[in-house]
Amino acid sequence: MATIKDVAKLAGVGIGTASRVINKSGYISEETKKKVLEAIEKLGYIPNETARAFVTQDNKIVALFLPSIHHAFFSELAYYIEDELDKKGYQMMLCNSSGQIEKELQYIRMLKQNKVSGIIGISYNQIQNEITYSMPIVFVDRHIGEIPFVSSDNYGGGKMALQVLKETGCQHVAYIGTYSKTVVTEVEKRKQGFEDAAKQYGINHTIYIEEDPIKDQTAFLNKFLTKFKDLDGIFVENDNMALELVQMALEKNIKIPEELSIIGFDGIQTGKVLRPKLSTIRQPVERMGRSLVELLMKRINGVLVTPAIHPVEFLKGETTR
Amino acid sequence: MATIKDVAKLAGVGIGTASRVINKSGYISEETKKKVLEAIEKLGYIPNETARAFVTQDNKIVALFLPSIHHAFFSELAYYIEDELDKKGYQMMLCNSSGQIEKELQYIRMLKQNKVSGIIGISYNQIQNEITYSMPIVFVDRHIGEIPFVSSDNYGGGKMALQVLKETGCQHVAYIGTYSKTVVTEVEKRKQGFEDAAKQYGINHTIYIEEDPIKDQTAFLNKFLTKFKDLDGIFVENDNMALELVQMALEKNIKIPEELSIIGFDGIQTGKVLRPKLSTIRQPVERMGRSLVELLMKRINGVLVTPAIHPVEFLKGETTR
DNA sequence: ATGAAAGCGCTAACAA
DNA sequence: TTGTTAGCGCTTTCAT
Repeated sequence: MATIKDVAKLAGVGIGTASRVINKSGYISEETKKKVLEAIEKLGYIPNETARAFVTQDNKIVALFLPSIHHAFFSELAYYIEDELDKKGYQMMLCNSSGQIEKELQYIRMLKQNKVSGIIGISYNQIQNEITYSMPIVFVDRHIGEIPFVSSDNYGGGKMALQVLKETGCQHVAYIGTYSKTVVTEVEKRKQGFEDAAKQYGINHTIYIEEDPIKDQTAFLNKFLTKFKDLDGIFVENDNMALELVQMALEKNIKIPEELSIIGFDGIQTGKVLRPKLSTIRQPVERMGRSLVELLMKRINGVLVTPAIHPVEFLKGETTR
Repeated sequence: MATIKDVAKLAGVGIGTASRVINKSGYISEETKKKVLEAIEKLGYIPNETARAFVTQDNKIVALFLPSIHHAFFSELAYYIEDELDKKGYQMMLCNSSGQIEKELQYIRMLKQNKVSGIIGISYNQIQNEITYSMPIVFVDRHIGEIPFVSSDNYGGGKMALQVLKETGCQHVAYIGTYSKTVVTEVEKRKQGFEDAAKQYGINHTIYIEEDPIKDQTAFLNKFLTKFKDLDGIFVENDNMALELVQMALEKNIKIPEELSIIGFDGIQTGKVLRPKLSTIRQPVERMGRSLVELLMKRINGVLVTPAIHPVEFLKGETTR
C-alpha cells in the first residue's frame, strides 16, 4: 500500500504539503495541488484511517448498544441512526447487550480507549456510576443525571391512549405493562400519563404490572385475561405485548373492538400483514433516531444539550372503535 | 489519560516489559509482573486501542453490510453475527446499504484503509470488480468468483416446498418471486429447486416472477391473484411477500388452506401474533450467522475456506393442509 | 506557500 | 528475563 510518503516523493513535495492537499487544509498553490493529486491518482493512494484516528484521537465511529437488534422497534431506530450517522461521515458499531451490564460497560470502556467517538445507548442497567457528563453519550428513554436523552412523549402518549378509550365509550380500562425496581425509565411514564388522565376524568382503571423483564409473557397476559373480565378498554405498554393480547382475546371469543378495545404503543409496522390491525400510539422513530445523532454530535464537539422529547400520535387500527 | 510510558515509569520497568505483561506475551518474572499490574491498577491505565490497531494493522472490527437492518430476517441474522463476533473479541460495524453500490464500495475501501478487519456482506450489486479473493470477505447468498459464501439450501428448500404441496394434494402450483438481470443470487435457486421438482413429478406449475426490486409488491401480487384463478398451491420467495399474499387471498374470500395452500421462505418468527400462521421453509439463521463469522475468521487468518450451505426445514403453519 | 521534524501510544525486534 | 529503540502513517507546529 502506498503511503503519504510515497505520494510526497512522487509529487516532489514535502510530506506536510501532501497532507495538506489530502485534507484540504491550509494554503496550497494550484500547481502543487495538481502535482499531489496526480501522484495520488497514479499510486492509487488511500489514506490509512487507522493512522489518522491514532493521530487525531478520533475515529469517527459511534457505538449503539441496545438490548437486541432483533426487535422491530430497535431495528427501525438503528436504521435511522445509521443513516444519519452516515450523512455525518460516521460509522456505526452495533452491540446487542442482551441486557448484560458487562457488555455495556465494555463499550463505555471503548470510549476511553478511543475506539469509539461516542455512544448512543438503550440500557436498563445501573450504569450511572460508570459514566460522566463529560463523555459523549446519549441515551434513549432513560434519564440518568445530566446525560442527555431522547424519548417520545411517553406521558402524553399514555394520556392520549386514555382519551381515545374514553371517547370511544370505554368505562373500565386497564394498563398492562412492566416496571423496574432498579432504574427509572421514561417508559414508565406511559403508565403515569394513562393513570393521571383516568383519575382526572374519573374513569375506573386497573393497573396490571410486573417487574421487567417478564419471563413468560403469555402466562402473564393469560392470568390478566382470566382475572379481569369486566374490562372494555386496555392500553398495553408496547405493541408486541398488545399484539399477543389481541390474539389471546380473540381466541377466547372476546369481540374486538366491540367488547374490548386494545391500544398498543410503538407503532411498529407489522402493518400490512396483520389482522386485525392494531390501534397504537406511534413513536416518531425516524425523528428520534436522527435527533439522537444530532445531540451526540453536539456532545462530541463539547456542546451542551438538553433532552429532546418528541410528540407521539394515535394511529387508529381495528382494535378500537 | 495514563499511557504505557507512565505505567512503565511507575513500575520502574522498561516500556517493553510493561507491554509484555499487558499483552501476556513473552517471558516475565512474577515479581515484575506484579509491579506492572499494580502500576496499571493505580493509574487506572487502559490501553489505547487506536494506537494498538495502528501498530498491528488490525482493529478487530468487522463490517456487516446489508440492504436494511429494518427487516426481520436481516436483523435476526445480524443479531447472531454480532453475538459470534463478540465471542471472538471483535466488534461489528453495521451499514445499511439500501442497495446503493456506493455505500458498499465505501466499506470495501475501509478494508484497504485498515478501518475494518473483514466484511460480511449481503449485496445484490455488481461489485465483483472491486473485490479480490485475498480480501477477508464473506457473502451471504451470493456466489462471486472464489469469494466464500454462506447460504441455506435454497435449491433443496424449493424442492421441499413442491413436495409438501404435492403431498397435500395440490394439482396446479405456482412460484412467485423475483429475478435479477445483473447478478446471480443463490435465492433464485429456490425457484430452480421448485421447478425441477415439479417437472420431475409432472406437476402443473406456473412461474410468476418480476425483476428485483419490485416497486409495488401489492400490485404485483394483486395482478397475480386476478390472473391465475385455478391454482391450489403457491410457493412464495420469502415470508414477507407470502404474508401479504395470504391476507390478500383471504380478503378475496379464498379459503386457506382448503382452496389454496401457501408456503413462504425464511421462517421469520412474526409467529405468535400472526393468524393464520404461515407455513414456511425455515432457514437456520443462527447457524448461518455463526458460520459466516467462522468463515470470515479463517479468511482473516489467511486460511482457505469453501462455501457453507446449511439445510432448511419445513415449518408447518396454518396455510397448508 | 512549503518543507522539516516532532510526536501520537504502542508493538516487536534486538541487545544485553 | 529485561530495557532500548526503531518504526507504524499521519497531522501539525514551526521555521523559512
